[in-house]
Amino acid sequence: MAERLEPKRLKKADRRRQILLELRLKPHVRVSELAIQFGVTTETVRRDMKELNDAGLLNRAHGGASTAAPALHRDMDERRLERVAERERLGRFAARLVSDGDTIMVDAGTTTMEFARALAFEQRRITAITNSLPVAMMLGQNPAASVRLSPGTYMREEAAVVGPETCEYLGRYNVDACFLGAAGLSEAGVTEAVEGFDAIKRAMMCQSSARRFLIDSGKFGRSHLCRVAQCDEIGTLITDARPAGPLADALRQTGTEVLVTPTNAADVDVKDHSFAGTR
Amino acid sequence: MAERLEPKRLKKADRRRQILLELRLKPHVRVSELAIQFGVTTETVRRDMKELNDAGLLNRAHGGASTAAPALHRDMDERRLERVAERERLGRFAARLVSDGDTIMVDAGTTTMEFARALAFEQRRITAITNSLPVAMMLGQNPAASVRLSPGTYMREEAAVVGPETCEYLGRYNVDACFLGAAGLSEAGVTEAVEGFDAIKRAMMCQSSARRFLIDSGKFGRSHLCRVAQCDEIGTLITDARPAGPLADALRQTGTEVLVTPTNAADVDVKDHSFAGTR
DNA sequence: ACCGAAATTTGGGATATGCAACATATGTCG
DNA sequence: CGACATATGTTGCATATCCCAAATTTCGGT
Repeated sequence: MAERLEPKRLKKADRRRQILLELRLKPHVRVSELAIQFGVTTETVRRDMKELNDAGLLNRAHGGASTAAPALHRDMDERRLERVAERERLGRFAARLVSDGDTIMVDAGTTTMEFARALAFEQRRITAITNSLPVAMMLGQNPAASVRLSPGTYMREEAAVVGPETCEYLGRYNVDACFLGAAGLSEAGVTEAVEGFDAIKRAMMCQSSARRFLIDSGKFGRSHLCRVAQCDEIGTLITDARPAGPLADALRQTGTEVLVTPTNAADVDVKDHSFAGTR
Repeated sequence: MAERLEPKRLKKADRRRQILLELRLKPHVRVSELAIQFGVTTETVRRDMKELNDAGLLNRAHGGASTAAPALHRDMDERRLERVAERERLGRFAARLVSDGDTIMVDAGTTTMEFARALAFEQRRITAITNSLPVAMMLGQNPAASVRLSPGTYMREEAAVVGPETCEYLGRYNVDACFLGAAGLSEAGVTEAVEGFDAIKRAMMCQSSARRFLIDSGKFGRSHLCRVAQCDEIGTLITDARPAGPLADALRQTGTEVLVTPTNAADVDVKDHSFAGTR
């Protein structure tokens, strides 16, 4: 039982420092190049990168690494790769609901992120208020858009701000519509898993003439800790598949407007054949 | 000659725009991820990337691509690439001035970004308030740090928020120190070029017990439109070279504390192209 | 000098990526 | 309509990279 608390080895630390230094100059370094430069094996560089990656000091990539600077958290990146097609259609479809001159609120999440992307694409003159940093940056790509960010404590996993300050700030604005995501939708209503997000969603709902919930069908029937809204409080549900069962009943009873993204039969998956190709 | 002025195809142009948009949010994208996201083959993404790479709009990497001009500040000072080493030392040096439990304010800019990077590296338990999205994300990588973001209108070029809301918000907090960048420093004082940033810097100064200005020597003698502070209002100047001439006189007269980063010859990298053998 | 832990190298099989040639749409223009 | 150009998908194969585990070296401490 040797208690090695302070490994005084310098070589490893030197390499790591050099890697980070290199990343300041160029946004991307290759494992192979660094291996040659340091005179070590690629395995060693790989191990260094793994440590640096785990420490959050850089972003690992296939064959190399890139700067950790303005990156999203890993969870978010992974989540973005699930149900991409659905969310993309969903976002694009929802973006069509926004007209020139509209004022909107957008909350944080992977789905609303897709919405923001689609919205930034159509260069509309809008005013948007959000608590999500990626959404703000995305919408800010459109020079015609005016984007406001709410204050609050930064939450790494979602790259958004939360807290009472956020809600209080949102309460000072009135907008035409809010576009909200959610973690679950069942006959009991809309629910959210992330602590603190429920309050923000409710705050945004209060200040909006129209309420738009962007929820893909994978969330149907699921419910989480915090309830955001009962079914009769949902204004418009934008989703990718028509609800069924008790959820459909509840929505119909409350007169909730349900918009389903058009499913082009041609667009539906053809991925049944073989996985021989890279896809 | 084919008259290919405007290929009407939207799909390809769409993808390329999306790729570039994506690269503004994160420094690196993967071929495989984009293929999934777009619903196309990796080959297609590869072809897109090749074009964009040939056009100089991104840097191709094995398995993906990275930003051509690193970070989101393409519009900012072009010489930032040359002064990277200085700013890196500057940021690291300034980060040592922060102790566990401190509360600080950090404003937007490339220099303060370096500071944030260095500060995130040392995992101190601090509370930070900033108006810069990249700084917030950077500091947020440290789980022990509590980060607050100020509200305001989003400014794309700086990836920060500005405006009266921002200043009003900052006025509600009192912190131990503020760490500010600047565009110019002369005997007339600290000046800033970006409209609206001067007010934020002043607001941060008002709420801080200690004022730390991070200004590299390249800014000496330069002055811009907005004056942020007179020389007697600068608490501590952190820079990479000892000022001279009238600026030095002014600083001495006002009793400004000047900290110069130690220029350790040992600290300078060994990045010579001195490697001979393979491996 | 010896021992032991950490660091590194080595080797090999599994994947991922790149590339080029060809096949299949899809739209354009005469 | 049909030839043609462009865009994208598919396939096969060469490389590059990854990951794992064992062998080897390095280095600090006694």
